[in-house]
Amino acid sequence: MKNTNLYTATELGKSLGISARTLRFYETKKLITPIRVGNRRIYNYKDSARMKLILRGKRIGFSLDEIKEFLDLYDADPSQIKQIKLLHERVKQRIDQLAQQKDDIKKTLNELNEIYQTTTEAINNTLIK
Amino acid sequence: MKNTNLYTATELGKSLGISARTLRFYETKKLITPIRVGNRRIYNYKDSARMKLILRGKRIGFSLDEIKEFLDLYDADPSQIKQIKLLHERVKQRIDQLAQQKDDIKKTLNELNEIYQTTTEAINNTLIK
DNA sequence: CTATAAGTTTACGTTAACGTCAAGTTAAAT
DNA sequence: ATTTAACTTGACGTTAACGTAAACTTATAG
Repeated sequence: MKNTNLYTATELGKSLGISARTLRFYETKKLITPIRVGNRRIYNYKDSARMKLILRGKRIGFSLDEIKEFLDLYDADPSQIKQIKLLHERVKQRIDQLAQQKDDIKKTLNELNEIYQTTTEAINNTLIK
Repeated sequence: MKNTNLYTATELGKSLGISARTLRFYETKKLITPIRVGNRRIYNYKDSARMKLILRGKRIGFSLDEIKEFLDLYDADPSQIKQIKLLHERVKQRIDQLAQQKDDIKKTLNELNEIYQTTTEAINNTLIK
């Protein structure tokens, strides 16, 4: 370990809970661009921070393409105004989506609970007989 | 219209809000087996009822494979005991899954709302300047 | 100095539920 | 008897996010 701030793909992957393959995949998608030493990838602190942002994006349900959009703006626009506005808008959309999903789940749970009760009764009846 | 209880694939599809392709697909998956007149598919009342069951299964989030499992037991077991028990179990699992999902969504919404607020403030600040 | 662990590229595989042609057959309408 | 509308069977295409295997190259430990 020459420098704790530098990681190989496997190392960074481990520290983030993802595979090295995922890191390479994100590279082909141009989400991250680690430097090379020879042909080996070396990730630094910034790469790690960027990956954490990416994973946060995934956690809250954005696709890699959407995440790339945010990052591209972030990279291109130092003032970050455009980036923030896009993020703002997409976050709003996602909130609405999830509210809808939540509602769908609620309805589905009602339907499922009904079925569950029906089957519970049916099973009890066969036991009594 | 010789008989209102008999449908062609397109007709049944329309009445169910799905495509004829979907009906054919379900047939290859052995979920339904309409009779043939010549080589044309003809769906009767029972097929229609079965399709409604299938669509209900989909609505509450079961895969076609799971639905097939239910239907196969239903077809094989006139007493329906096994079928009901399997359904009972799977419905329970699905309920747990959805409860988990609901929780995930709640957490995600919290995170999103935080981001939303941050971006809202950032945008307001740039406007004031 | 060499065995081996680790990293690299390339490319096909996976999963679910259909969509979308293409090419041929048949039924119904004129 | 045609034209045309509907239906049929293949069979490949789609989408997302990687997994996995093969065939090499390079570092590093001993």
